[in-house]
Amino acid sequence: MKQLAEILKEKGLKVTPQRLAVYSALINTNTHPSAETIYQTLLNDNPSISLATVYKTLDSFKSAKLVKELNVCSEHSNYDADTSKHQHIVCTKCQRVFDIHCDNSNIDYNKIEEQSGFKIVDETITFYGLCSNCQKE
Amino acid sequence: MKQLAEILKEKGLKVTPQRLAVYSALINTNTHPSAETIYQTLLNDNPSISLATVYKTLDSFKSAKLVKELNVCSEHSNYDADTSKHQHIVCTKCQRVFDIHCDNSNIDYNKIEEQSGFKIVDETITFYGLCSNCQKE
DNA sequence: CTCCTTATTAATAATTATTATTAATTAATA
DNA sequence: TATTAATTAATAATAATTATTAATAAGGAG
Repeated sequence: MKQLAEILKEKGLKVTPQRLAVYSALINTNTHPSAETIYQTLLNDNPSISLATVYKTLDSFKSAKLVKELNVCSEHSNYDADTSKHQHIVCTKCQRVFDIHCDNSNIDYNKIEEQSGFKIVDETITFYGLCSNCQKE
Repeated sequence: MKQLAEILKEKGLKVTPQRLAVYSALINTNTHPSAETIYQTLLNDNPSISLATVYKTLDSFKSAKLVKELNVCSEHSNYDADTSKHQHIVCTKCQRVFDIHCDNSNIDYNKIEEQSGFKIVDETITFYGLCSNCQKE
């Protein structure tokens, strides 16, 4: 748990029990939960935490580039504590979001920038389908 | 306008002025508007249309595979009347969404399915950046 | 072409996700 | 340890979307 506090400090964030709880909840799952899901998870050990605090904390983390907000479904945002470049796969039934790594080395950013006139700063690749659990039904 | 009615019929949708209006609004723009934006656009010619009707109509179109719902930002959904395979680029400032075509032929779906256990049914690739207009500021 | 059945619409209320407000509390530094 | 400023919990407020319902209109049967 010591390391987490260090990471927050390095990013200039004040260390609080709530922030440590949110960050460790994000780190200890591979399904990139929503704010509500994080909140429900934390309620066990931290019954006085507020949902608004979870949102505010996630927003702080986002500003500090400590987490990324994922727009993989229309109902809510999901959050990912792994900010390195990777992709996601989403189950259209249970809504869970998993990491994958796929080769996208042939994307020609210069060409896209030329054609669109944009200056590209980010990219997401997301696959949708049925997870192995949900296929069994 | 004749063709639009035909398209709706083919998809088993009852043809109404509201549906024709929503569909043609979607076809006559390349920025993949939100429900609210479509609603505002339609208000000119169709001052009695309801926002809830726009949502319901978009949902019918989605079920009929006539439009795709895009999850490119957390604030709202965007809608695309082009259901063929292509990609999008989103301006992080003005929030507009444009089409692009990028080569993603080296994505190995079988490999991703093997590694994840998923059965893939869809895929989105989205780039984020500043559009040429918004760069001038 | 008109009637009938049923789906669609407009108006509105309700819901869900998220953000703002504020007073009380807590973390970091002196 | 006291001070100060940021954070928190509680709650209200907002924005996007969905549900409800009574009125209306589309499309087929006669």
